[in-house]
Amino acid sequence: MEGGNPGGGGGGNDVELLCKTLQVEHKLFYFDLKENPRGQYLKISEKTSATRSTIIVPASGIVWFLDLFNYYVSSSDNDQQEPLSKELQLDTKVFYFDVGENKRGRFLKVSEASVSRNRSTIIVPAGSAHDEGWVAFRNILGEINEASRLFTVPNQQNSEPSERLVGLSDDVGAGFISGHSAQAATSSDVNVERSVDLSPQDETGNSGVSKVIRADQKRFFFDLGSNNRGHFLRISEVAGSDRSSIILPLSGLKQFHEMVGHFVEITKDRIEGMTGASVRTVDAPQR
DNA sequence: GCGGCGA
Repeated sequence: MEGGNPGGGGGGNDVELLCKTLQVEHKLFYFDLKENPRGQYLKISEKTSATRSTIIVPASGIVWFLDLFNYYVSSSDNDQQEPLSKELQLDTKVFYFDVGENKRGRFLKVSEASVSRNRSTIIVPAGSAHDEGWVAFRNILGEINEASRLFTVPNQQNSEPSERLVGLSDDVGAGFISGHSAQAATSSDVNVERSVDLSPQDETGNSGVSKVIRADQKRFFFDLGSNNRGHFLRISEVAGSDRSSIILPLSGLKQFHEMVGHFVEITKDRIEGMTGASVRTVDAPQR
């Protein structure tokens, strides 16, 4: 669990992908990016000495939260008109965003209404100057949004294997494990198109061992590396002089393995009898 | 060292 209680196995088998905390005035906000078989979600808790309240944001909504916080930050720069209240519907939940003000200052109230649970609310102080509370909150949402994409298995939609930029469509969330197996992997191509900035320029201590596999016309390199943020496995698809990579923190490697195993399992009728790709060990590539 | 929310 978050908040300095590492020993307690504390409820739920959901995997914690990322935890962050933010202090605004005397409140402490906990951000927990978690995952279970239904997908990723972000748990945001507000804790004061006396109370704690929590909202649960589906992973597909993180980017909308980011947008909304950007809206409230910038809307108070040009204080011509009052910032509007907003609603955000995600799955079966509705989130309400309202700005309020009292003698303590301005605040943003975010409340979650769902059919099953009681309404729960967190209140984010704007902070004293330049809405720095909202800005800090926004920045963390941005980091978590990036991390969430990093942890997301690349979507196996069967569109052109060309330059498909992953934009704001984050519908890869719940249900992709059980649901779409019928149309998944109708091609033996693997599309690797996401390059995540983990600043691999800083990487040190390349293990010196790289592996490469060949599938159809493509080559995929597997390189262990590390930088100031930890160890990772870089998987690169190399074609000509182009290389695109995904950077997989080692914390995600086991899940990655299980996920690949899952897709091997559900496609084994198709891949049975295919000759396996050859695997070689090569020298570590020069960056 | 706070306080908003809603009961």
